[in-house]
Amino acid sequence: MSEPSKVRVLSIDDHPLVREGLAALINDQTDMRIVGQGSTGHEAIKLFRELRPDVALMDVRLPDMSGIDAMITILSEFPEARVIVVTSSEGDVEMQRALEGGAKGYMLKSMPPNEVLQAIRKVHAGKKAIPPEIAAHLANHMSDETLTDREVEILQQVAEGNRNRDIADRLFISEGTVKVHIKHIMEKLGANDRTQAITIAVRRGIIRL
Amino acid sequence: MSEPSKVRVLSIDDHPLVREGLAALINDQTDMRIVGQGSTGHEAIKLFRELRPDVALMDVRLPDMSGIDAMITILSEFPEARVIVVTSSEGDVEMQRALEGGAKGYMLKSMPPNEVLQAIRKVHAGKKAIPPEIAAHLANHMSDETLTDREVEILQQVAEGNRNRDIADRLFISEGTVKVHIKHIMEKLGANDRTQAITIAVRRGIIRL
DNA sequence: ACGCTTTTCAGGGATATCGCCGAATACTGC
DNA sequence: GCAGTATTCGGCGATATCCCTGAAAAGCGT
Repeated sequence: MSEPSKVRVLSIDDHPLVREGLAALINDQTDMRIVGQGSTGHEAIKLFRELRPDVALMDVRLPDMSGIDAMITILSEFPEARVIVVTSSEGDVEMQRALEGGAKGYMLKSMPPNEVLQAIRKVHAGKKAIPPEIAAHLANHMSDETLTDREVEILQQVAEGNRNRDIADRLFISEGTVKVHIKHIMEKLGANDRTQAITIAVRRGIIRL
Repeated sequence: MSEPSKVRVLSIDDHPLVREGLAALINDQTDMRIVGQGSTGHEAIKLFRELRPDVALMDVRLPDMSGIDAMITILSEFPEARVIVVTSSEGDVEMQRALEGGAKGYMLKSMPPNEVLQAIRKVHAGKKAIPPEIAAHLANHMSDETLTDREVEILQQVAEGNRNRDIADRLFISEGTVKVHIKHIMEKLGANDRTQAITIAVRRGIIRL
């Protein structure tokens, strides 16, 4: 026990190359090491239970579920878990959900390696690691203009090219109601028409194509 | 010279973690090694001239230009260059452009490491490395339904939420012309309306939001 | 020079969307 | 209970879009 115990890191990402990169980077450090890797949300939960890592790096996009949902599940079981959410460069909504869901850090895959390592060290030390540009983005763009579940549902239908009449039929509501929802959606997003609503929603990460 | 010369690989990707992963993976092999890394298209071209690698791994999304355009520039100077285009999971158009542009291989970041290595070896041996699912996708979905430059331009305007009238003004054409273009676009993409046209175009990688 | 594609333009009818009005039900939080 | 929000519904007028027809100029390859 004379050796200083290293920070035990769990890495979840569906891209093997990213996992390799993270593993190589982290295992090169004297103060941390990778104790487990996975590529799905269910693996993440299973591995967390088994390994109880000090820090978990969680990709947002996983084959079976959102990494954020996996994180929330883990946090409900281990409220002390320190999770850093990793993303390629998605929209604002992901950040908000991640932070509201209890992420201790938010990290971009385009960040230089030393910043990645610093983020891990900060989070392990009990601090939060949010890149300043992300924090600023959140403060500005995100207020209370979040869409309701129903509105997102409608928006998704719109993106699929359905007419209001068709959307009404599919969701078992009247066409008038669909109109009202779309009106609200456009107001909240600041869109001129339904087409721009889709564009803005995709950019913000509200819907995925 | 008794030692077998290793395959010299150049890796271009704007995500340091992916580069790290690739580097770690490749340098672990006995028959290949990383001779250079870069994160932009211009770096790619510069490094290729200097290093003349046996195989170049080129990410499609780079900060300054498309990796495919960087590849085309390189090929115009070194027609024998063997370039493998690497992507996260983009649309069909990227593949088509990559292969038409002279890529010797196409690779997904989600592929397992051994397949990545196999692809590099195949391409170095002068063969092509196209994942079967990609090849199948190309054969089906892609025939001659490519949009013209003008049509893509119009489509981009549509995505921004501009009305036909506004698009006409911006591009200095009549509204009737805009209509015709949009009609053609929807025909080619098989879309019911302009909104779905956006959705399909983004999925296929024709436009980017 | 001929054919093909692209791009340009126009008019009109059917349909869809946008914007605005008002209104009822239901659930959440205080 | 009561305020606030979400969801539901209807109608109507102005405008936009979709779809059709027909046409013509410019560029490209053969």
